[in-house]
Formats: sequence, C-alpha cells, structure tokens
Amino acid sequence: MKTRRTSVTAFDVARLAEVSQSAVSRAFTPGAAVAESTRQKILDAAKRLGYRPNAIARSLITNRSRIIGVVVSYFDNQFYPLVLELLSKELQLRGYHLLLFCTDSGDADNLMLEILQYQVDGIVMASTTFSSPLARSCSEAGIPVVLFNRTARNSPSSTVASDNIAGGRLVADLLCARGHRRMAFIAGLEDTSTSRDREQGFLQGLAAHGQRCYARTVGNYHAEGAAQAALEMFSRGPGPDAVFIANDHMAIAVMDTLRQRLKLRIPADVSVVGFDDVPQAAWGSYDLTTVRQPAQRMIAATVALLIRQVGDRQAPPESVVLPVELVMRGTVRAAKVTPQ
Amino acid sequence: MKTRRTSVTAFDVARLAEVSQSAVSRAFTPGAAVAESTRQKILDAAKRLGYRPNAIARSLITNRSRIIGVVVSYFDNQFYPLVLELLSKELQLRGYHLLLFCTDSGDADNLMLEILQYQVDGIVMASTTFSSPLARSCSEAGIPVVLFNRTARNSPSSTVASDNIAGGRLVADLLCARGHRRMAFIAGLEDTSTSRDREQGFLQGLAAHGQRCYARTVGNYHAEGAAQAALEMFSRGPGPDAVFIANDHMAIAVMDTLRQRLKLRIPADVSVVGFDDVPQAAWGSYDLTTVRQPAQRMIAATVALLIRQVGDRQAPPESVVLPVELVMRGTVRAAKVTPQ
DNA sequence: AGCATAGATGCATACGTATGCAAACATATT
DNA sequence: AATATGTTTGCATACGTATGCATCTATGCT
Repeated sequence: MKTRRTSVTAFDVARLAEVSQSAVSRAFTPGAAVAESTRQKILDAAKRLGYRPNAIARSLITNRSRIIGVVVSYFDNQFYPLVLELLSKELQLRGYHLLLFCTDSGDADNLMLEILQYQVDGIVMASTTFSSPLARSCSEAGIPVVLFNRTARNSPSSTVASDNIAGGRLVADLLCARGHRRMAFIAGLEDTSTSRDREQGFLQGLAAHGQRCYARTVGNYHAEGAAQAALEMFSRGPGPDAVFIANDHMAIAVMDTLRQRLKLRIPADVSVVGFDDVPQAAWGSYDLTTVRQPAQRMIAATVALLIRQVGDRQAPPESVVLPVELVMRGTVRAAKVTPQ
Repeated sequence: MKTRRTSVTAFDVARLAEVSQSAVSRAFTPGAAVAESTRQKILDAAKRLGYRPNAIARSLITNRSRIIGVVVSYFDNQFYPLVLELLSKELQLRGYHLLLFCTDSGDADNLMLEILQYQVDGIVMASTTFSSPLARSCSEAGIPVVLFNRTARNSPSSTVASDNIAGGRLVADLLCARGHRRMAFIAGLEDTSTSRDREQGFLQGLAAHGQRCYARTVGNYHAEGAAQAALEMFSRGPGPDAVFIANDHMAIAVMDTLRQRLKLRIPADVSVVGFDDVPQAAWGSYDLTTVRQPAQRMIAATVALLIRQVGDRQAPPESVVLPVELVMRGTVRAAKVTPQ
C-alpha cells in the first residue's frame, strides 16, 4: 500500500473529458491548436477533478522552469526587503516565481550550485557577487544573471543599478549650496561599487565647488560599524559640519549616535544625508534627507532584462543605470551661514 | 539546430565513468547501495564534467520537490523580513528551498493554486490565511501547512505562534507595577489572532490588578493607521498615561506621533510598550520597551514541524506556542507615582 | 463533384532521474 | 567444494507533461 500522493493527472482529465492526454496538455497551453469546444469540455473536467498541470513535469520537458533564483544578503538594510517584495510581485505578474536564497556571503559559490540544480531560468544577485568562473559558467549555460545594485566591468552578467555617481554629486551640490565647509563621508564596504561610486560622485561634486572632503571613515554597511565610524570621525579635532553616509541604514545609526552620544543637534550642528530612501528615512524621528533609488524602476528593468534573455539566450549582457532623485527632508540645514 | 540547453546528464557521467546511469544516480543518493570505489570514480567523473543532478527530474520521480512555499504579506513590518531570513537559512540547512510569494492579501487562494502547481512539499503562511476549503484540500493532498504567527481552532493546518496572551499579561503587570492608572490599547487588525490574543492577555492582566482598559483604538497594523489611532485616542479628554500597542511597527509610528504631533514626552508623560522586538525597537531614537517573540525558535519549530509532516503524511496537525519575554528598555517610566 | 488547405486530434516518444528486480559477484559458513 | 548470505550492478520502467508527425475532419475553391 505505497501511499503515492494521489494527484490527479492529465490522463484523468482526458478520460473524463473523453479526449487524449495531448488534448488536455494543449488546453492548458496558450496558443495551442485546440477547438474551443473541446477546450471548454476539458477545462470543465479539469475543474471538476481539481486538476492543475504539474509545473515540475512541465519544466522537465520544456526546459523552462519559470523560476528565478534570487540571492540576497544584508536583510538588515530595509532596502532589500523592499526590493524583494517588488521583485516577487513583478515576477508573479509575468508568470515567474522566486526561489529565495539568503547568505551571509562567503558560500555564495556553493549556493549557486544549489540554485543551478533547480534549473532556474535566471538569477538575480542582490548585494552579492560570486566568483567570475561561476559567472562564466552561468553565461555558458545560457542562464542570464543580473547583478542588482552593482556595477561591474567586463562581466558576463548584466547589471542594474542607479546612478550612484550622480547621486553623490547631488549631495555635494546640496551641501555646498547650504554653505557647508567641512563635509565628510562615511563609506560602506570598500569593495562595493555602490559605496565607491557614491563617494566618487561626492568627491567630484565637492571639487566642482572648489572643496575637498574634510574627513572619511568606514562603516562597512553595518549599523554598529557606522556608529563607530561616526564616533571616530568626531573624536579628533573639530568635527565636520555635514556628513554624507553611503546608505540610509547606516545614516540612521549615525544620527542616533550624533544625537545621543555626541549631543549634537541635526541639522543645527551638523547636516546629515543618506542614500536609498528606505521607508525608515521618512519616519518622524529621522526625517532624513537622502537620495532616492528608483526601486520600482530598477526591479522592472531587472525583470525585463531577465525575461528578454530567457527568451533569447546569447542575447548579450546589458548594464542599466537609472537616474536618482534628491529627497529633501529635515536633516540638512536651510540657512546659508556666512563662512567665518 | 534546435539549441537545447546542452546540460550534462547522468548518462554522460555514466559513460565517462564506465558505469550505468543507475550507478550515477545511486552515487548521488545518500544511503544507496554503491561500492565506495565506484562512488569515487563517479564523483570524479561528475566533477570533471561539472555535473549536478537535475532537481526537477528528481522531484518528478520521487514526488518530493524539497521546496517549501512561503507566503508573506506585510513586509513593512520588519518582523517579517527577519522571519524570512531565518526561515531561508533554516530550510537551507535542512536541504530545502524556499519559493517565495508576496501578496497584499485577497488573492491568497489563487496564489495557493499556483504554489501547488510546483508540487511544494509544504507551505508556510506568514501573516496570511486562506479559505478553509483550500486548507482542507491541502491537508487532503497531504501537503503540510503551517500558519506562522497565527492560532486557529479546528484548522487542519498546524500553527506556530508565541504566547501572545501571556505577553499581553506581562505588559499589564509591568504597567500596573509602575503605577499607571489610565492604560490604553491600540489594536492591530481586528480579525487576527495576534491582536486579539495580545489584547485579551492585556485585559486579563489589568483585571488581575483591579484595573480596566482606559481607551482603545485600532491601527490595523499599519503605520498610518496607528498614527491616526494615537491622535484619536488622545483627542478626547485626558489622554492615557500608558499605551500598549499590538506590535512594534505600529508602536514606532505611535511614538513619533506622540512626540511630534502631541508634544508628549516618553516616558515622562506617557509610557509606551510594543510587541515583537523588531530590530528598530532597539534603535536609539526609540529604545522601545517591548515583548520579544522568539523568532529563531518559532522558525525552528516551523521547519521541524514541516519536515516531520513531510516524512509522515497523515501526521496530525500541531499547534506550537512558544514563550515570550519582556524586553525592558526606555519607554516605560521607572518611578511609581503616587496616585492622586 | 473533386481537390486543396487548414484545423483538430491522437499516437508515440522524450525530458532526466529513481528504483524494483534479477543477475553477477564477493565473502563467510559448513 | 558447495552452499548460503550479503553486496554491487545493470536493465527496464515510471514519473507527468509537451510536441512532432500522421491521420482525420471540415471548409472553401474551381
């Protein structure tokens, strides 16, 4: 009495509808050759039996799983939950599904092999990268990969990111316009393109106004690291009068540190600017001025890219860069103070 | 020139290792009958060819996909990203994978049908429910379902939740001990067991101290709703001197509203207590006293339950309730004020 | 009416793996 | 040496669907 899961198959439906299994298959395949009358007969029978095509079996033969593997680390940063939600919905809309993998980095390569076992149609790497041999093997296997929120030269993978450099420049422009003189930067992880690009744009912007970066520390994209970086930055000599932080997640930790440990007022004593525009940036206690990444558009681009490349393997990888936008809130001082 | 994805199959490995396809299959099946020597020979060949078993094909024949479907709504509340991350890692550890579905509720039933097409081995519903006919059909199909962070009587599904009633009581005890006299409650969604249980425990606790609930409004588990509920609560007559809010996500919105719109000091003018202990509750600007749900243990229980039921269909559904813990921070006043 | 054409349908096979069964082999026992 | 026992191995088949091909039907055209 081997208790096989007694699932209803296309054959059962075929028997009830008095057609062949092929007909059932075609009734569930959009655009297949079936007379409308038999199609209805089949759908009725299917409904009566509670039949739905087995996606696994379908995948096996079509070689398309309609599954996209998504790798995420860094869930603390609310930007990624947000991204994940949008991604899930966008994929859903297009008839795809999302196989989620979380990692604290490191084992990314092993993870990838697990993903590949599931014959995913594509992969999104959010805030993660993998070794280039692996990237190449994906590209050879014809599995499109999108690096989300990363840029990379000479990569066989596509990338989708916002214009981090322009964002950094916007911040520099803003702070200079408000008369700041001692502007500092708190970096994320040194080896990420996001942190590097934002910094680079910031420095370029400062230079364009004849200014230089007054101080720089590193927060490694973690709250504790950021708090530490802020303390360090203000511990020697006169502190900066404005701080640009590589993302909101860290900026919020920095604000708490400035206010509570260092007893500074924001923006009276020091202006603060973040990056991302995560939901918390808008919370009353922070009201953080920041640079908004167009999450929805980034996701739309990611999915569009994937789907195109699923349809046409050997489509070349692409790099999409989307414009950012300054979100003015309350953490940058309004009045231009006359320089001493 | 039909460009089939030229993936390497067990037959290719078999040819190279000079064995049969069966042997290859067995080499990758833990506990199967293969001589250690041939196993090594096969693994070597597999490595040379970059072979990994096709999980899809495997699922088709074993009737086990090693995929767990997870439905989440309400991503704003950081508790759920956290849960998702833990869940993903725990499943990963046990050799399972996570197919993610996000929903703004409503279409949950349709979603479920999509999930079932993928022959998932089990389903986790986090902050969501589906119709009972559907629940029954899952249970009949032998697909275990765990309702996460929900309780339900007479359900064919298992549930995992924390002891919300006890949590509510703890809060009542705390507030009474601190000499509060006008204690209020802001509910989440009326039809959720979490909000109801937390309220019920709170009321019981108050009663045990000879107190009653001074005011009650509803925030529907949304930030805006909570802000509104707080305004409403303080708009008529003397406001409460302590507010218990059904979760941290709302509590944070309430704190911002109390401080900024109503110019109240916390906890000098009013004490605030939340529920969940999301990461943000510990942030400097909030430092929210709250009731901690044991997320890690809840996840461990969920996965254990699922795996047990996957192994033994017709195992009866279970309801797990895990103890909560009060996390004392800075939003409840310390001194007991003499009653007027 | 005769023929061509398009549409509808069924048959048979393939996808890549797991597994029952029988055969082959190795080892221990008498 | 002969038998019994246990271990390895390969063969063949099954999982549930999609699809090329051939067959059959209906329709339109001359």
